[in-house]
Amino acid sequence: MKSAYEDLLKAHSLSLTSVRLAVLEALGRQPHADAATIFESVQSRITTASKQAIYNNLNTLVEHGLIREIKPKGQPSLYETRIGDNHHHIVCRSCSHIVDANCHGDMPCLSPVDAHGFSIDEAEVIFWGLCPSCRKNQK
Amino acid sequence: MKSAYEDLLKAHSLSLTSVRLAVLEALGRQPHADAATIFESVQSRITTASKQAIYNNLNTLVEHGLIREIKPKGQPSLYETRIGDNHHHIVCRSCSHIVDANCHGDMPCLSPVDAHGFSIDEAEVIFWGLCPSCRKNQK
DNA sequence: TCAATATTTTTAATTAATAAAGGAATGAAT
DNA sequence: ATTCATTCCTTTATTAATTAAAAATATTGA
Repeated sequence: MKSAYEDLLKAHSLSLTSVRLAVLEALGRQPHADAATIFESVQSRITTASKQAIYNNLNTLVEHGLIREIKPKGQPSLYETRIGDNHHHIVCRSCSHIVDANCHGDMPCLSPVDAHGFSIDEAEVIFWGLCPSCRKNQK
Repeated sequence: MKSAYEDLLKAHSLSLTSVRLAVLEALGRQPHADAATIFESVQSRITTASKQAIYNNLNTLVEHGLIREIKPKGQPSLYETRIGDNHHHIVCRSCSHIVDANCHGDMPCLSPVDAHGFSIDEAEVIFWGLCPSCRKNQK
């Protein structure tokens, strides 16, 4: 049983280590996980794994474009393997639960009215609101 | 000389303290400032002011909707007095310089394709790119 | 002015993330 | 398969941003 992530790493010329693979697999199972959560997941399989290795790998994977980092206010950085499709996020103000949100087909968000001379390469959108269960609890 | 911020605070039933006023004034002069910068500004006028009071006030003002907090990846929280107009931000990947960006008139960003049952009240957009001067230096 | 409440200062603690150094694993070339 | 250079991992230490707690002070409304 050979992980598809092995090929992904090779395709990006990244060396193949057990911790790195485990990070990718953990993220695949748990989208929008933070470093601490990934650390637990990885550690349950590789008991000697260190938190520093998790941070190192997350940063490396972000730099090489294999994963994406999002950082909503009030939360540590979260990571996901789903990338390159201009999808966005909806975050619950109450419980911090996150779901993916597809943007409108023509990607209107990708251009501001005036770019002020910046060359823009990404538009990051976070929708803030209340998730279904927190809406119920509020009433 | 009576500050317009005094009326603003009263209008929100917030008590009027010298530090709180100084925080608002500092933010008015320096949009997109972080807590440390605001602390310096305030301290230059009120030498006894503490950093904790800055944090307390920033949080209070955010909670009451007098100021807005933004938190781009890799930077501490930034604050601004310009609120309620659905404006967004352009952040330079290289030097972290920030400018305001108006969204398109019809606010297309305010609704995702599928809200997943969330009640959404805000769409926060950050455009990432390179500012004019960092573009020059790169060539 | 007085009491109740909210704020400020001070000190301490927490959380997230990074840094540095030596040992270990990986990958390329023999 | 062996070696070498490089990269990675573990460990330990450190930084930065923010929050917490408690006593002292200031503000507000009566």
